[in-house]
Amino acid sequence: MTAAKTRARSGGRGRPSKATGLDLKETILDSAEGLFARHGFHGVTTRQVASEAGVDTALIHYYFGAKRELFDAVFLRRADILNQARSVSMNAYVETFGPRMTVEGVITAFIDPLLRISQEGGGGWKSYFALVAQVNNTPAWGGETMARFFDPVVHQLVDTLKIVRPDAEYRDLYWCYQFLTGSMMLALSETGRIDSLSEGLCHSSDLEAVRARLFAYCAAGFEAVVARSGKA
Amino acid sequence: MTAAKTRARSGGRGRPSKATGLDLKETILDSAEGLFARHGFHGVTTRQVASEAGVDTALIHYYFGAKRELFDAVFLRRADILNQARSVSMNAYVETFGPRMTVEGVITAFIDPLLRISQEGGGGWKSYFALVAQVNNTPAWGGETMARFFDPVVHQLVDTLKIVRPDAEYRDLYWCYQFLTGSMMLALSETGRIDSLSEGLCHSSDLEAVRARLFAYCAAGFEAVVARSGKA
DNA sequence: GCCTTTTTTCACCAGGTGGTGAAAAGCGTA
DNA sequence: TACGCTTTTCACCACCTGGTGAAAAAAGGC
Repeated sequence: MTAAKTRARSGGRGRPSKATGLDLKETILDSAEGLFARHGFHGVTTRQVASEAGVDTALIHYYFGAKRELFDAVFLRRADILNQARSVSMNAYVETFGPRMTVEGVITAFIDPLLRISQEGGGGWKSYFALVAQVNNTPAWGGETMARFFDPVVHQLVDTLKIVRPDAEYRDLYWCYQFLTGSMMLALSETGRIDSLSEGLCHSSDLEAVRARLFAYCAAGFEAVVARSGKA
Repeated sequence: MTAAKTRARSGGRGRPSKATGLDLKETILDSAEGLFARHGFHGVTTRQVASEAGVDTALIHYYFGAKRELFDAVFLRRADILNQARSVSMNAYVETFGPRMTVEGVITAFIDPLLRISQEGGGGWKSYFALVAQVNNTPAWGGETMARFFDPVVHQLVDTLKIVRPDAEYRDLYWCYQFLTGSMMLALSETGRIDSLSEGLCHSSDLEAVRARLFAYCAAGFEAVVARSGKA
């Protein structure tokens, strides 16, 4: 705990490039990220993380404290980048299209940053998305964790959708988001199930195929729910 | 807790009718199911299962062997019932409506049995669905497990949809199923996230609200994907 | 009653768990 | 060089893990 507090050390100095200090911290986070994504929080031991990072077990506690704090550090590292990318994307869409916004446009602005990052951001991001998908489906502490990190940008999505369809009820918007996030996270986590299910016809790593379908799918579903609610 | 209470009732001081043999086996499965659903495979110890079932640890190994075999037994117990219910539902729909089938009708026949079972089938089913949702999002061995237990009925869905929309490409059908199952499992697992996200406006336990929206949502999404593919 | 089989308990193991404290190794600065 | 600070290693702990073998208790057939 005292060790964890020292993480806010003077970080401005220019250092020679050796695998030490902050570099090692990132290495630990990378290993933890991959392992947590594959096996879940309880399926990974600090010793496994240390071993894969090429580091002593005690060093993990020195940098991060308890195991759960390490997990949170993994989760937090990319959450900010993610939230900012989505927020920027949605704001840009709103400013560019103004009154000509569409439901599919808003949803695209919300989802596409994640697809782009997963495709271009390096291998760590794929692990990260698999991790988030798992947390998203964990009843015990998943909901709370997701809320803590991702609620604001979701509210931004819902509010923007409300602008596009002012007659839509918030209840419907929230349920549609629930459906959307289930599809989106499963697609991003690339579990490989669609590969065997489709007998090689589809590949879960083919995010271009996801892009070509998911936006239209969610948008049409959203419109249908709103229309049905307005009619009933 | 519940299990221990039941056992105390049937095994009271003077009563010869005690929960034994197969009853006890079911009790263990119930406890394991709830715990696995909440904390995942690695988040549960055999001792926790034994404790909640009011049973000695060794008895679990006596009945089920290794921990993983216990998990598979939990998974298998309800899978058959589930698959049969869905298969019957879809066959009935096909026979009743014949050429007048709709996409929304097929999807309803596929999903609604799960909603009904979750609503009417007792508390164990909710745990079970949470468990399946978690496995569905587990990269390491989730895809394989899901395929082993649930692939046939999914192929039945896809084939039936192909009858309704003969021009649809299988690629699209499989991707739409992927989206559908992500939404469906998240809704069925009742993580409670929508409750806090919507600030009390929605409740994840409100499966009637899911029923009123999910079928239309998925059907419209499906139609949009098929239409777009046919146009391009 | 007795004897056999199944079910349940108990004691226990070998190895692994998260975590700690102190010593050691770097390393910039004087 | 020596000093002070951070980073890394090492030995270690108390407890828990999945799992086992044998004894004890029921259950059942005769």
